[in-house]
Amino acid sequence: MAKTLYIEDEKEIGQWVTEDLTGRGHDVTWLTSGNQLEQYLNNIDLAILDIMLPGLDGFSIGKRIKKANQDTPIVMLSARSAVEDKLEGLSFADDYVTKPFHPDELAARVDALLRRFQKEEGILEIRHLQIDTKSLIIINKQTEKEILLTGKQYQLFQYFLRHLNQILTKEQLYEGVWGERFMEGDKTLMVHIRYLREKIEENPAKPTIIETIRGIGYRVKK
Amino acid sequence: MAKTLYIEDEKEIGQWVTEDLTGRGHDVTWLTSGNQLEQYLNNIDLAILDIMLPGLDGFSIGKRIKKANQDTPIVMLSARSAVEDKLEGLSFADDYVTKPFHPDELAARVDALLRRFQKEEGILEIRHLQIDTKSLIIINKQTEKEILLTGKQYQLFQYFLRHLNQILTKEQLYEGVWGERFMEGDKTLMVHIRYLREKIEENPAKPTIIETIRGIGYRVKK
DNA sequence: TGTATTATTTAAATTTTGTTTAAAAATGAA
DNA sequence: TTCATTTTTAAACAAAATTTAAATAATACA
Repeated sequence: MAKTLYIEDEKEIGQWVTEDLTGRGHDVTWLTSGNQLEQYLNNIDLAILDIMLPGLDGFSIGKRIKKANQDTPIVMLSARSAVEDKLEGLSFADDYVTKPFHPDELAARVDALLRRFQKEEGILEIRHLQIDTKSLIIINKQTEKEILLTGKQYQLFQYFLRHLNQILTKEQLYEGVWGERFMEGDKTLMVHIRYLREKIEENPAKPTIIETIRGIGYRVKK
Repeated sequence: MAKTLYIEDEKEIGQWVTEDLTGRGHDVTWLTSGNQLEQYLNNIDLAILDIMLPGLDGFSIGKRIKKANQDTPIVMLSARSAVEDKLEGLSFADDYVTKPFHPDELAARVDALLRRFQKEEGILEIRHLQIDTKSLIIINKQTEKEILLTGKQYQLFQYFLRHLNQILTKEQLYEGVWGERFMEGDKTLMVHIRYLREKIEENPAKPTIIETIRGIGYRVKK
C-alpha cells in the first residue's frame, strides 16, 4: 500500500481527495501545511502538493522532499493560470494536475507515477534472505521457508529496506515507524529490533543483517 | 534537530515563540539579552534576534555571530517602521520578520533559511577520507574500509567538519560537543581526540587530519 | 640546556548504552 | 467475551564507550 503525503489547505478539497485516494487503496496522510513536514519526510512513497499554501509554499516543500529522497515522485496541484505562470519553478515535479480536476484523473496520474518510480521492483537478496519487494514475501533461502513478521516488525524492516545502506538514528527509526516523538532512553525500538533479529538473522546473538551502530542507531546493508 | 538561539527581551513574545518553535521540532535557547552570547556562539545552527534589546542591540549581536561563523543564518525581528528606518544596517542578516507576525510565517522563514544554509549534504573528501554527510558513512579510500565511530567521536568529528579550516579552542570544542562548561585542565577532550585520531589518521602519532594548535586547540583543514 | 608547560598515551574505573528475558497490557479474531 | 497474539514495559545482565588518573613525551622559553 503506497504511502502518500498530501498537502492541501482547502479543507473541502482535501477531504474529498483524501477519501477518494484512500478508497482506491492508498494510505494517505493529509496535512494542511508543510509545518510538520520533517516527521514524514523519510517515510513516504509519493507526495501530492498544492502550490498555494500558508507558510511554506508547495515549491519549497517539493524541493525539500526531493532533497531528502530523490526517488519520491511528486505531483503538484494548482489552478491552471498559476501553473503556466511558474512552469519553470516546477522543474523538480514529476507531474502536475490543474484544478479543478476529476478524481479519476488524479488517481490515474498517481498510479502511473508509482509504477514509473517503483523501487527496483522484484527480488532483493540480502545475505540468506530473499525479499520480494512487491508482494512483501520474505524467504529464508537456507531453510526455503517463508518468514512471517508481525505488523511492527514489517514496518520496521520496510523502513530499513527503504533506506538501505544508510545509518539510521534511533530517532529516525522510531519517528519513521511509530510516527511519534522519540523519548531519550526508551527501549521499545530495541526490543522490536531484538524480535526482528530473532526471525531474520542466522544467529540473532551475532547479527549480520541489522547492524548496531552504537550511540547512534542501526543499519541494514545490501 | 536545529539548534536555534533566540534573543528577545519581551517575556510574553519570547515564551510564545520559544514554545511554538520547540513544538515544531527545534531546539530553542531563549535569552533575554546578549550578555551570555559568547558561550553559545559556536554551537548554534541559526539565530533569531530582536533588534531592540537592553544592553547589546540586535545589530551588534548579529554581527558578532557572523564574525564567529559566517555560515550561521540570522533572522531579525522588529517593528515594521524600525526595519524601514535601518534597512542598511541589516546587511548581515539573512531574513527579517516584522512584528506582529504569525508563528507560521516565522517558522516557514526559519525552515527556508536552514535549508538554504545547509552545509553541502553529500560527499566531502579530506586526505584519504571520504565522508558522506547524509548517510553518516566514512570510508578510508586507501583500505576501502568503512570507519565506524562511537557516539562522542561522531559528534566531535562533525563539529570539526562544520567548522572546517577554523582553529577551534578547547573551550569551543568541549562546549560545542558536550554542551557543558569546559574546566581548565580537563583532559577528557584530548583523550577523545586521541581515540578519534586512532581511527581516522594514517599514522595517529603524526596526525595530518586533526592538527594540534598548541596552547589553543585543534583544527581540521580541507 | 634545563625547567615548566602542555599534549599524548595507556590503563583502570565508571557510566552509559544495548541485549535479553519475562511479564503486563493492548489488540484483534473467533 | 475469551483466547491467542502482538506490543509495550520493566528489570537484570552484558558489552562497550566515556571519563578519570597517572605516566610519558614534546615543546616553548628563560
